[in-house]
Amino acid sequence: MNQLADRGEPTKGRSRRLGKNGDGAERHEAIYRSISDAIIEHRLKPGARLREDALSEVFGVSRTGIRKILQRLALEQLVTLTPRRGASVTRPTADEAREVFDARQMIECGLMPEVAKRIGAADVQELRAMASREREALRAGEQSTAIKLSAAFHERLAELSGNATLAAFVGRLCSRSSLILAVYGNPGNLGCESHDHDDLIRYLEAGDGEGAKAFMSHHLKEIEASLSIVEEEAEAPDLHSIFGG
Amino acid sequence: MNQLADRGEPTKGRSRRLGKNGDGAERHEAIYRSISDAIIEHRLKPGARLREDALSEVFGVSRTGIRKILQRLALEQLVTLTPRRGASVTRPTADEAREVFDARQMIECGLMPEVAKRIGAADVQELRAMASREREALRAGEQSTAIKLSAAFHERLAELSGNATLAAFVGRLCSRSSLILAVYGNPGNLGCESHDHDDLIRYLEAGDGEGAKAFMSHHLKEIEASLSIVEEEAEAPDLHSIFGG
DNA sequence: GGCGCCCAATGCGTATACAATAAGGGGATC
DNA sequence: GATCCCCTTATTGTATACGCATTGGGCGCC
Repeated sequence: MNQLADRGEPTKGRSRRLGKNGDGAERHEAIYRSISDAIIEHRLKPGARLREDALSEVFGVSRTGIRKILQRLALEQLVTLTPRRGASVTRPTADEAREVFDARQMIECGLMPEVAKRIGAADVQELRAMASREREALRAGEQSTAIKLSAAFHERLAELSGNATLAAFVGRLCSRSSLILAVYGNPGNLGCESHDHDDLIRYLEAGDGEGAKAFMSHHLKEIEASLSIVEEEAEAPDLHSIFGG
Repeated sequence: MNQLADRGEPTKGRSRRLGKNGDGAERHEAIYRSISDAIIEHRLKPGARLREDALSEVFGVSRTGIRKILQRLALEQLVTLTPRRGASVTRPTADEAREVFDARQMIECGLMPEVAKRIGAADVQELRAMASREREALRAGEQSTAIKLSAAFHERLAELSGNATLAAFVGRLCSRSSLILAVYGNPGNLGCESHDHDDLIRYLEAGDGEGAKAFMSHHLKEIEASLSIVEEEAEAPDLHSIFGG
């Protein structure tokens, strides 16, 4: 039946010739990144609903593929999947925010000595370039880009430790941090000061693992301190706790 | 269609007549646990293939649901999804094994001081019970059960820190550790000595966070030392590296 | 006039059908 | 007799169709 539709008209004018398996995986990966980036860059704000139909139409794949991607995002806690209500961008709670920063404190700081040991000249160059691009984005007022670059910087740093497992954890924590910034951040204050990352690189370049560790700890504490982490309780006022029900 | 198969065999209570959405989620969760447990208990060994058809028949749900579960397991790195070859139980590499233990070293040890601070009498009781069951299983020669209980102990311990995010990480690391034991473990040596966990509980009960941390570090090092972490290279002899091609 | 119930529509959950690919076996040829 | 190629088969990837729950609005009743 759809052999007919196959040649003439993709019906929805949706892209072309999909159904091809070969590039299906890449396509899905690209879609995943699109959505993930949009969330991290705050172009999709916490609470935003992500309807499967709409996404499938936008990206030109069927709901099946979208669902797969949405599930992956849900497992990374970037989107929340409520049983019959569909997907929406996760709105982190205050508790989660604290947990994420405690976790970053432990893992990222713990990784610094190893990074300081392993870092090479090429790595230093790369990190400097990333920090530079980040500073540029900040100066240009492109908050979205700056946020993404900052997360990428922290993630790349973790990768330099040589432990891919922990680096993956850090990556997830950074993504979630971006979400947390969107909810609890104050406008104009991005968390990561632009010079901080450069200072950090200097410690690492000098092989000063303990210095880098201490600096990272301070850096993360500053980011966390710049937030206003208070429960907003906008949509689900807990009547039980209010009236002692 | 599948009503036919319906009468024959309740198998696990009521299997079919799904399509009911309400309990679908629970059912999927149960299936997920079944497979996950089977892997952790080494009833499914690394490298074992997990065909979608077979699983869908066994559990009485369609391939759609199985795929979802398989993807979740893949994201947790318990199964490996190769593009056109389907799913199989992950066979961790030696590098991954080292990474996992390094990660556990960092996170689990780092959590001990907080756990020692927060632990209560009821928690101590619960942990002792778990350790006791574990010892029993070991004595009865039920390796599968002992492995699962040991992982559960470490995971519960992490939960007591109050940081659910890090606890989830630890849970994933423990699951992967179980896989690592299956590949690199020596028979008869289970890794976790039976008395170790009891000793650890004593440190925590006494509020000695640093002591618990040091003990945990030693404990993990012993487990890692009991393994024979060498690449096996069974199925893909790298001819290039052998012949210098 | 307000409150509660019912109906319709939207959108997710599941199953099934179809297409494509990779692997393995058999046959033919050199 | 061995090797290479093609064909068959088994298994995944994707799309679509159908069913059900939930939600929002309209209507009737109190």
